[in-house]
Amino acid sequence: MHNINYIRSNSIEFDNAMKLRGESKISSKIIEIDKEKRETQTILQNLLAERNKISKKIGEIKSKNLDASAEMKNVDEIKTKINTLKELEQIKDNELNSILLRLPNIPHQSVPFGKDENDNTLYKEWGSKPNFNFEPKMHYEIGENMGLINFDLASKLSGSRFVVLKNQISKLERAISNFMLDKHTEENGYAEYSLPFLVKNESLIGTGQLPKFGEDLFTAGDEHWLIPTAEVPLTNLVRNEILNVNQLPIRSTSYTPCFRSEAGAAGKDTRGMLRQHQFTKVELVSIVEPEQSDQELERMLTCAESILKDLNIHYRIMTLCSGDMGFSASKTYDIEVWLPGEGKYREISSCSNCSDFQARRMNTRYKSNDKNIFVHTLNGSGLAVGRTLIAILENYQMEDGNVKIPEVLQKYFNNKTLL
RNA sequence: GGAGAGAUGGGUGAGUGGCUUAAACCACAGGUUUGCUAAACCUGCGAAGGAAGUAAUUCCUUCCGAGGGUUCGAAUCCCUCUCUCUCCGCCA
Repeated sequence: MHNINYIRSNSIEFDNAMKLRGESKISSKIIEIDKEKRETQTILQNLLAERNKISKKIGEIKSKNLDASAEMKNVDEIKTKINTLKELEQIKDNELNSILLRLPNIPHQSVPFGKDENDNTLYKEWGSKPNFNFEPKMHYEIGENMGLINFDLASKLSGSRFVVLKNQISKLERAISNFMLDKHTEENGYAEYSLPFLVKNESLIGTGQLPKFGEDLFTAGDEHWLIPTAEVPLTNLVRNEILNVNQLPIRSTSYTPCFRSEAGAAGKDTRGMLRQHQFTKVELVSIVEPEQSDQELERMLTCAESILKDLNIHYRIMTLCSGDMGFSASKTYDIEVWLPGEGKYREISSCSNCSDFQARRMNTRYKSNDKNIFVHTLNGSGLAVGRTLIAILENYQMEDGNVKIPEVLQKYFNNKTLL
């Protein structure tokens, strides 16, 4: 959500920022509606003040047992006007909100301009592509050959874009999530949460999925949605709060399933478990003071990276261009992991600084020197567990079809070294 | 799922139609006093928005869980909903 005062006094900059994100010029319309709303408000408030005065007078007259019928008639006329103006104000307010709630965040000045993923720029790289003295397989070939990844069974249960994991690979998923949570809670300073996987509208409006992107989500009944990421419940923990400055920064993490209908992605990555309706993820969320959010994004990125470093898997980090960023983000880094079987880099984490965009939607502020200031929110995957599993299978595969267990995960397997 | 009781500022909590401009206490901030700490005393202290002004500031409106309604006037009365607590039932 955008600051209407900012739009009012920086309309050109605002239009330029929206243009970077593929939106059309809209500030003049916003300003016009806002002006009409405020004019309505002023008249309305004057009438309310008048009504209050007369009502008070009526009280005084009546307490003396005198006749107040003239005043009552007067107030009756004012009331009619008040009702009309109230409706008008409501209409203008709704109009304004429905526009503002659908406009994406303003890109950070360091974000490269671009249209789509081809314009993302390389930020940094770690490690190097591993060499195989055989033809490395895709993750699903490895898993299916072992009899531990099964898409047919999943489709019997639930249709396409689901997977059934078994025995050692199922256990690998569990080990990965434990490893990530242990790392983030014990070394990276995040507090662990277990959270609801069903949330209501307000939460999704808070983080920006609604009202615009409902078709990417699954619903559960009339009042709940399945979370597309733990970002939603983790960030909304502070919805409608005025925090104390000494509570900040808040760093929290949670391991949850994520549900995405991915309506727009039909036909993309249909093979394997790369793009599923349901997957698990360890999410990182930070709530910080505005001045801290730039450096907090770097910190968060480092925390996400630390997982891949410990797993010793090659990756690169891309700075997303203005046209490829998510709705709520002002700046996003994608960590892309190297998948030898596929021969491609694939997104395994996305770390975003949402500046005060979500905070305005959620109404989350902190008190500093007696002023209430909107916090900045950040979120990042730390990491997507399913895709980490894919990366391990493909990077740790052996010629005989088995897979080595990364050293840091061996303790979750009674120190075994092979799956 | 059934029956009952609740929801008031950062916290506790008073307020059952106009005397509330939401009391009081606690917490918090500033000050006074005392040799320091502590204590005592004084002062200040919710949020959102609008109007005027260069500004400090002043005036006004709204908000007592949410949304409707009654009334000249609602924290207070009525309706709907949400949540919390207690008891019962069911259940992992």
